[in-house]
Amino acid sequence: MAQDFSLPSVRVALSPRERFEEFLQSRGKRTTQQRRIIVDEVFKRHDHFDADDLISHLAGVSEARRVSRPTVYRTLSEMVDAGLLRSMNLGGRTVYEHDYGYPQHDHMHCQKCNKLIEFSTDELTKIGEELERQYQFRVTGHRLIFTGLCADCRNQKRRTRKLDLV
Amino acid sequence: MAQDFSLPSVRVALSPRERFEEFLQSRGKRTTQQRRIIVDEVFKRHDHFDADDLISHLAGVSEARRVSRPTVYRTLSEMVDAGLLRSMNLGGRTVYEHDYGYPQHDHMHCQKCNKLIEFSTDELTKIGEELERQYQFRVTGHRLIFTGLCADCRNQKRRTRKLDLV
DNA sequence: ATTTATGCAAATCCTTTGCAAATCT
DNA sequence: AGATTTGCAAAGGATTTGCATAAAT
Repeated sequence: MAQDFSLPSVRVALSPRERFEEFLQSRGKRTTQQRRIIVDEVFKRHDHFDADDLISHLAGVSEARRVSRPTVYRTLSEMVDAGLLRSMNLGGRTVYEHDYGYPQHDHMHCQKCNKLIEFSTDELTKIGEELERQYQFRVTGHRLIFTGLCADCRNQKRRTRKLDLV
Repeated sequence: MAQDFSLPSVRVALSPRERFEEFLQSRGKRTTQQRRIIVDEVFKRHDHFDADDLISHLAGVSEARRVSRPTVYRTLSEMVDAGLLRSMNLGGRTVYEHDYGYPQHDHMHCQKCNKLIEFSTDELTKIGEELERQYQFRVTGHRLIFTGLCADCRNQKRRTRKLDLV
């Protein structure tokens, strides 16, 4: 086979859990049962979730000792600080998604079914650079969400009487 | 003079207050003292504000009869429905800005001083169209915020010891 | 042995609601 | 008059905090 063109290996060298433990150490924080459980569970699937989703999920994880609500909140923040998660605010609640080892992307948010769909574009980088030039604004990140109706919901709508638009 | 090439006159024909009253009527709602006061005060200056900002501002407006907190919240929602205001969520609180008669734009948010700076680009429209094509996602709007440091804060930072970065 | 984390309960923050009294049309 | 609004107080929902106890280094 061809040469190893793997991506910069730093990026995925450590598992999320290892990366988190490294972060914790660097801050003099401790590696606890519950922090371990949370990182592991969060990185088992690539979903968008909020604190409550995670809490009810953990309730179903038998080998997991009871993890309290405050601890979930506290750990989620730490994971954001650690660069493992990104958070965004959707209608009052904070929604999280993987950041570590996951490519930069933006979202479409379906207002009907509440689904979040990811997409990518490099336009945003260009716009950001332009802003740095024009406004001397140091861009550290961005959040872009298109709102509207996803393909599924558009179809459902079409099948429905027009009356409920009001 | 040349022919009347004015923009669609609907757009700025009515003052915010008139536009709001029109909206209220169309919904069988009433034009009350407090709704009048709120529209007027909100459209006196072009600022970004949240419910609390407005409430404390109103407290200083003598000719304004006392307007209660719930009424402010209720009216702000109505103004969003009426297309007079846009709302966005910034760190847990809802921030409002003029929408009616105001050009489409996006924001930079300084994480240090919390300032919101507006900018415009037509790239977003293009991206939106591309999404409709590729994902059959019906775009009804978007929210784009670049986060980072504004020019002012970058300067301050430079003048400060590095220690407070922690 | 120390120090940091956890869980509990209670507190906070922002926003919304129920309802009787006040205000519009 | 008759309906919608208001203000008040209280409720709500998400997230955070104080503190004694449990767990990590």
